[in-house]
Amino acid sequence: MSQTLKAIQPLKAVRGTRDLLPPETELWNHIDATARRVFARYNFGEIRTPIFEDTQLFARGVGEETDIVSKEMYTWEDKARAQSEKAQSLTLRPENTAGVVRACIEHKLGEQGLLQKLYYIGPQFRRERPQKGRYRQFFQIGAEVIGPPSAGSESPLRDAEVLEMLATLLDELGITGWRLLINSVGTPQDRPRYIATLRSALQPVVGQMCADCQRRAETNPLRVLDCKHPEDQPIIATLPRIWDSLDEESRAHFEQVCEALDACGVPYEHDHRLVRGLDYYTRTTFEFQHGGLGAQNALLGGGRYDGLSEAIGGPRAPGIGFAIGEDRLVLTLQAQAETARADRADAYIAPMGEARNAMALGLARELRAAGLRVELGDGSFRLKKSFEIADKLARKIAILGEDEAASRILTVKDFATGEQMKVPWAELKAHLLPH
RNA sequence: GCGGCUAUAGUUCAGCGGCAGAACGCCUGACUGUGGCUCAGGAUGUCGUGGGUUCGAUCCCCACUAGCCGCCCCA
Repeated sequence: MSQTLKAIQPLKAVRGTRDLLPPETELWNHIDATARRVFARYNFGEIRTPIFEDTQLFARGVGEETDIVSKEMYTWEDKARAQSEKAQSLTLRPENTAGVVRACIEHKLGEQGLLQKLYYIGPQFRRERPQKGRYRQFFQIGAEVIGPPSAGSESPLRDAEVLEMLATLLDELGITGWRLLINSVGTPQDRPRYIATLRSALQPVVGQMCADCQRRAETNPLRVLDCKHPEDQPIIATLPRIWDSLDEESRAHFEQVCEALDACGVPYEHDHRLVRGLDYYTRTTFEFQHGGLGAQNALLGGGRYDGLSEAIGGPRAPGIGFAIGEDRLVLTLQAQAETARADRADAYIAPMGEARNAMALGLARELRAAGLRVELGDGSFRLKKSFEIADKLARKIAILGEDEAASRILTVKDFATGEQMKVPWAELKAHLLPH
């Protein structure tokens, strides 16, 4: 038998997915915990919806024509297992709002007449070209406020409260330099009217614009507003604004959102160009931006979706929500943290000689039971090696050699001060506590 | 999905059609139970994968894969 010379090709995480490893996972947990804490103060409860749903939910909810639905979904035909069962088209959720609204309808959550305030944390899936801050499996932290109009779900106060909560969350996470952009896209009737107005306004001037804009003017005129070419800016400034296509009610609604934000001191900018969004957005749309994320400068986005519930077969249940790109939050925080100083264990126990191993485990068990974070070495290590490892992992080293085992008085050295002392076994717990 | 750039040691990156390199990290010793600083020594590796050109390819060419940047779109 001849050996196969070619090594087996190791499998890798699939494109656009990745492993999150320590110590980065600690940051993720910190973000999750902070979000949960803040949401709890605003009386939100957690919802966990399935990671895959009937494809129809997204087709009807998010919109058949959106890029997400038309080309970015992971969809498959679930096999029928029995004669009576028919194959069903399923899709990994590309976003979570539709799932939450579906759950609200399914469990008749709105029918107690109360506002539903729900948050979620979890993976979403879109088959896009991966980039920094853009992955095929990515994580969103989101929340929705939804309910019957009688519960006040349409009130601009809800919009403002959600935005104020987000400002609080970003501040508590220590994100500095964020910008809040808000706008109103009006009712489902306003937007097509505006697009028509925009098209005719572009007609005479589009010839002087960049090649991208000439293409956009045909395919998606709203995108012209986002053009970054400096030469195009004077022209863009002259284009009609969606504000002028809004009805009186939508304008009043928006003005009340701004008023409430002013009252609580949340800074924002009314960005007339923020007209993007999924099909279900109505009235308020918003985005928190942060530099340093390249083309993916949106840290989170959201808006009002007054017609979504009805679009997927539910009762009238206006709502507002947002989704935070957790991957982007992590990138931002990592860029901000100059020295992400890995925190150390409280103690490293260095048994001297394998005969001391058993006793060392007993000591570690005792200290860990007291809540201390303990790294346990090995008796086969030379003391020098123990020191080298301990200096990387722990604040202090506790040496358990023959003398120490006999006298039950350990040698403890503090790496920060270089101070070394003898500490009786019984006093170790107190001695090793971080101060 | 389209366009561009990139892929070499654990990491960050040099390099050249003919022996595979640096820094940091790692290992050993100076120092029998004392880390950090210093000094001496040592090991790094299918040069992303597959094919082609060539006497010879890590280098040139093609394809694929992955990452990054931009487009599209979005968190």
